[in-house]
Amino acid sequence: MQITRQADYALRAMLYLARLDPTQRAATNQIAEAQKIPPSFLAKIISQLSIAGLIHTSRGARGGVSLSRPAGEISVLEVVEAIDGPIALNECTLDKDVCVFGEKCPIHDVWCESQSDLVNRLRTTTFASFVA
Amino acid sequence: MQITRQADYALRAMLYLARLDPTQRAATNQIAEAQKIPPSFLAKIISQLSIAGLIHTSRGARGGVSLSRPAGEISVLEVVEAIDGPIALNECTLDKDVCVFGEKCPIHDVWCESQSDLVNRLRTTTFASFVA
DNA sequence: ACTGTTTTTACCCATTTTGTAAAGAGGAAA
DNA sequence: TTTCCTCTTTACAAAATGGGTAAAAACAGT
Repeated sequence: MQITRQADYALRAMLYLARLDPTQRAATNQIAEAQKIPPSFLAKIISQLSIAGLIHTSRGARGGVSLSRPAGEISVLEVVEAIDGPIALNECTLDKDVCVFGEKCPIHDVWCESQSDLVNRLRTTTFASFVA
Repeated sequence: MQITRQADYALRAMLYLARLDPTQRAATNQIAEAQKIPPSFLAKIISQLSIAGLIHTSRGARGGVSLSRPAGEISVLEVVEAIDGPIALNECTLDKDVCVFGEKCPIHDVWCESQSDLVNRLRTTTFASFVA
């Protein structure tokens, strides 16, 4: 029922970057130390965030990582889903066909509505609100 | 990020019982067949629900399982937590001490509020609403 | 006693999660 | 061009979780 540690690490890394001057880059190891994340573990997470298009990376001396968009245009949802995949509170909320009872299941709706609320909140929460 | 299959099975079993005449008992195997749950797996779940005080069980011939309270007094939350333990969207929502940043983490609040909403919804949803 | 039921126990196996370590690839600067 | 410095990729592994099976044991009614 929890997001993974990886997703939490990703959020913390993004938070670190959001608080930086937008023109600045940070090395992965620098983030790892500041946020107490296992460096080698964070490296893989950074890679995923890069693939998802949430950050820009540049290699070599003076290289590093930075947000690919303004903090106000990056939501918590995007980061979590980039790492953990789509948010689902129950199996049936992603794929209705899985449920034996199809449309007739009254419990289904509870999960759908709860999930919808959760997702909406995460989607409307951007990293801009964390900087201030 | 999902409830476990076990919790889902527990909900379906409770739903089955809620739809029964309150004086009636159902055998575990009967529930298992109706709700397409592996019988031996359901047995363990039923046992947990009994320990949690959500159902009454009686052994022996003509024995079976029934709700220990009116359906209107049993919430979805109770059932889920009886099986999966306390609902937590992130590690830090249960135990603040886990977080390296303590109170200063802005992301913490997002999870706490989301979780609070979710828990409230599940707490106020009872099985009575499923019977009708 | 017998039968039907819950209860408990002991496994098993696949997947996911959380990491570690090291080799590789690619820029920047000297 | 050489040498750092950084991300990237790959391989591995230990531990936890999830989902399930099977069978013996305990118990209650007929």
